[in-house]
Amino acid sequence: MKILKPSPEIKARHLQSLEIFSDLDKTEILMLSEKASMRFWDKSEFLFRRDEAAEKLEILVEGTATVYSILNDGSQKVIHIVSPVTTVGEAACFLGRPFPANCQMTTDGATLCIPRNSLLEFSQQYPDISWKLIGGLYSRLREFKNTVENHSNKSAVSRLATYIIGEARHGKEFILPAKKNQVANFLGLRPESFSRAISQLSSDGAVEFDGNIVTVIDIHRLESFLFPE
Amino acid sequence: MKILKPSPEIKARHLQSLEIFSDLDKTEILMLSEKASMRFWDKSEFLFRRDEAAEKLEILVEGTATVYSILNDGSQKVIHIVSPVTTVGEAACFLGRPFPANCQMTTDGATLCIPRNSLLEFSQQYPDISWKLIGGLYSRLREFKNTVENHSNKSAVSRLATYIIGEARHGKEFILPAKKNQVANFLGLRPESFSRAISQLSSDGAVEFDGNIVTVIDIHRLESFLFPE
DNA sequence: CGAGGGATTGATCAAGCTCAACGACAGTGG
DNA sequence: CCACTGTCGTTGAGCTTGATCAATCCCTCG
Repeated sequence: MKILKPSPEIKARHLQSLEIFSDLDKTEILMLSEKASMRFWDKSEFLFRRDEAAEKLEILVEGTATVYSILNDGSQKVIHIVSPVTTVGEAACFLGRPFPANCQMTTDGATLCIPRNSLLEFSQQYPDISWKLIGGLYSRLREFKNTVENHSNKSAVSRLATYIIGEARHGKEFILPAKKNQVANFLGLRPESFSRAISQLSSDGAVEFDGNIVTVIDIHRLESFLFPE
Repeated sequence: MKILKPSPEIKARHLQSLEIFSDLDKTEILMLSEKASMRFWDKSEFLFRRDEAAEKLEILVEGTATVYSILNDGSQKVIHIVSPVTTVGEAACFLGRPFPANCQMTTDGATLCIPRNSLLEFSQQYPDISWKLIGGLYSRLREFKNTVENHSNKSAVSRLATYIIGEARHGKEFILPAKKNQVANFLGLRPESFSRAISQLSSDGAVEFDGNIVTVIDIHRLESFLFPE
């Protein structure tokens, strides 16, 4: 991991695209970005580990990362697949709690890093930041709710279908945000089952898989898989 | 559902026990409780329904309720089993979003009800309330994380074991917060499988089930079920 | 007493897991 | 340039687990 200090403008552009800072105007964003350093990560480095103190806020701006826990049988469970531009572990950072899970890069990438102190200063000056934080937490909560619901959708195919529909919301095509391996884990499936679910969906003409590129061919057919039986 | 206005003192006692209002002193709590009405519910009444506007904050003070979603196949998934004294749907209420799920009483019970306006007024006067809210959301998020992890613990017995260990944290004994039916659903199990898991754990001498009363007999034996195999 | 809901038990079935083998591909080093 | 290696994805075969279906039991309550 290397730390660099590129121009504030570059950093500001990333910060601007974050919902949580959307109430700050340009000069304020620039002030904040003064405090931010940019970090470049190699694949499989840890952004943070479980139980570490959350002394800074990392904002993923390039590459992908996964957030995962280690279960009691030693296996790992992918909780979240992170794509840019997103804050990671922001709640723990604001609250000063230790991180509840691990976060590891799955590709090379880069983050913006803001020290917790600067963050708290800013949120005191701009109380709306904490409302944005609440909003963000709330969406994350709803995501988790969806995950739980999806996991209790027993059929592997329907789990995959709901996932695809969710990801493809903005367009007919998207790129799997991680190795199929990881996506399978995120969906609570073994790689083999995931693979079979894929071939079922694509042999049915609902979607097309080309490597990590997923194309929705027939949305109605895809939706029909949501109803088991 | 009946609305009553008991003495502010009675209401205040309930409000006091909520983490979210723990920064308010007695006179402030009393002011808040002036705004609160007390509602008495019959079994299976709805505290709120999915997509309803969250115009008030309900605080369960007696009885139990479940929060659940309706899945696309028509079945229901229990997201949360609520016991007193707890706020329900507080995030939606603060943010003014519609409720993301249904909440229904599973017994007769009572709630304190605070209009959204009064709540927002108070949180403006006492900004720490929003930090408490964030803290509460954060714990809920961690709960969900645990649920997701638990659901990917494939074995029914280990799922039940982790649940029991979690519930019995404060003492060797606890009461199932709902019908076994509902608890099974919450754990992502069919009632039959749940029942079999129970008999496996109790025939192994790890726990004892007497109706809805669960007693942990041998914590180590119980923990040994966490490791599949 | 009978009715109805919940819980349990038994028998069968199917979906996904496991294990194993194989193919595709990238990176490495001779 | 070509073996060698390791990772990832796919495919096949058999097995295990929980779901399903059905019957029974046990309460509570009218």
